[in-house]
Amino acid sequence: MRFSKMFIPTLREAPADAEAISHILMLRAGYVRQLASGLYIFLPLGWRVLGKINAILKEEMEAIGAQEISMPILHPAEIWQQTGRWNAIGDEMFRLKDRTDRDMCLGMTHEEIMTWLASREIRSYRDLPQIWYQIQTKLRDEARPKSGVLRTREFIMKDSYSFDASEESLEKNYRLHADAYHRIFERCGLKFMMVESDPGMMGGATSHEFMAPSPAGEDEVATCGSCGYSANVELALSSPVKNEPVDWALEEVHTPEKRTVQEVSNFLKLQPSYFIKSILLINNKGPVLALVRGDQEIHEKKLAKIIGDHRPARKEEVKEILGVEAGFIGPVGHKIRIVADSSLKEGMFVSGANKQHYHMKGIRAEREFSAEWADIHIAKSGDSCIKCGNPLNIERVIEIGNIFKLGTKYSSALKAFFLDENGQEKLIIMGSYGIGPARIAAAAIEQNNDKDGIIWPKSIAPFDVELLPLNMNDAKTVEVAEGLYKALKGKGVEVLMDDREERAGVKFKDADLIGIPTQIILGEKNLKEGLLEIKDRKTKESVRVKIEEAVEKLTRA
RNA sequence: CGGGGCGUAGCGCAGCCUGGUAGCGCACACGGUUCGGGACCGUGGAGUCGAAGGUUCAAAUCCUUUCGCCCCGACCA
Repeated sequence: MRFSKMFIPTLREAPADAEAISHILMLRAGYVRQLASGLYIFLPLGWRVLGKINAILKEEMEAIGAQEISMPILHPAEIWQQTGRWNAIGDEMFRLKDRTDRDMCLGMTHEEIMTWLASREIRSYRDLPQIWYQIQTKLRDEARPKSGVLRTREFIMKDSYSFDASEESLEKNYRLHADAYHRIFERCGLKFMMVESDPGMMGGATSHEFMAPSPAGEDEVATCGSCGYSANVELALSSPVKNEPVDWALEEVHTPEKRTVQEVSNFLKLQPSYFIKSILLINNKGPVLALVRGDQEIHEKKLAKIIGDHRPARKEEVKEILGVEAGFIGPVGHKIRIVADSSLKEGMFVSGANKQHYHMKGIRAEREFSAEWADIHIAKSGDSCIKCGNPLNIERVIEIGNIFKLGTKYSSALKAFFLDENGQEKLIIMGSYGIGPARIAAAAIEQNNDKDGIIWPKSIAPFDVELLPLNMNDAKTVEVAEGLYKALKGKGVEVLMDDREERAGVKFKDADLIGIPTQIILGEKNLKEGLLEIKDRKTKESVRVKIEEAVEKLTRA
């Protein structure tokens, strides 16, 4: 491709509303443009990158026997009503009516439609297993689109769905996908990890996410360097570092106007980890007192699994229910339901005395109070791994893929049955598996860039090499450039030739910005000696080679 | 949805507080010089100052409403 013929609108300055590195670089290097919040146009270079990624996705999906199909993105409401998600999902679903006033929606995912197809077409165990996949647009009215193409309202997703006759068979498809995903992300040149995740609204029991470490990510994962435990912080378990044992007599201590853990901790000169943080919550059955250690935060999702939907109690409610203002509440002497973090089981603690301006010191679990025990705190860096005890590390990550065992949630709702060997009607067992190509691209940039621009992994770069004839007014330069361009293309190398009448500096700057992994630099002086330069975008190292040897050298690597 | 910020030329910004002819840099067009890391000189084109309403002799500037975009949080198949 000739640079002069390709639309590559590079920017010297970044638009002010871009913050994430990948966003800034995609805009500056002319890969994307924003249409509106969460809506992006992929320009020629950007679209080529997505094409590269999609080609890898297709190869690896076909390799595990998945078959590509294409589903509509406009869906009738009925099917979503049958699975209950029409109501379960709120504003995130784009809804509309057709001209006959029929409710419709834009597909945010395709479990419903895939299952609908399976329910009509799959009759026998002989038809199973199946894996169907597509690379298709999804629409979600995101509450907050952000970070360029990392979180958008319209995006392309590779989504596949497995249909099996048994749990064992599902397990096999799940493994096949996990393995394929590993190969895909490896081929795309990403640093990534597979972690346990919360299936959430998807239903089903098991799910994993594929995460690319990057400060631009929205999720956090806890990983253990020694045993390999890794999980999304949404469900990661951990045990905090234990306190030095103490032996206090049970006593009330005067703590005037000291309400927060930090205030009391400073006042009594005791680490926050010696405190019990008590928070009064209200669920549909009434008040619940939740307890975590003073240095921990309550994990709302973990807690919700135990006590259901809840909200914090209002100030008046705290007084009414516990008889004391919020700063001095503690677990001792109440009859209400108490859920406590397991880390409070051992040791002695300080907590509110349920008496204005007093705290109680020397509290021991199952002596001064009893509770339902569970892990309800947010895992943090330095906590101990629950499997091996070594310290956990918490990292920010970009979610680039996920895999779910769905079970029969969708097949039962949509009556997707098959007849087994014994003529028995059974529900199809399903799995669903997603990958976001644009997120792969953004994660690749987040993980591979320098002050000059993008450094693409070879596998997903828009071109293999960029040819830089520095002076287009020099006959020799043009002749060699054209020759190389043809020769390389003839060998199947994808080459972008910067044939613009631009100064050398501009070409260098744009080449670095765009980030094609290899640059071939044609300068007059070198050409006179029969040489050219091959330069590596990542290392900035260049070697001078004979013109005749260039093609061979480039195609060998 | 809650909190914060910003809308002035394609991009980055100044001007707004204290109302009085809309500016700078880059980009763009033309001419000339230059030509291996975003050149220089000269000339030129380009703006409903996000929108609507109000105050005023006069509004980019003050007031009200509204729309859009970004960031933090909530939410997130």
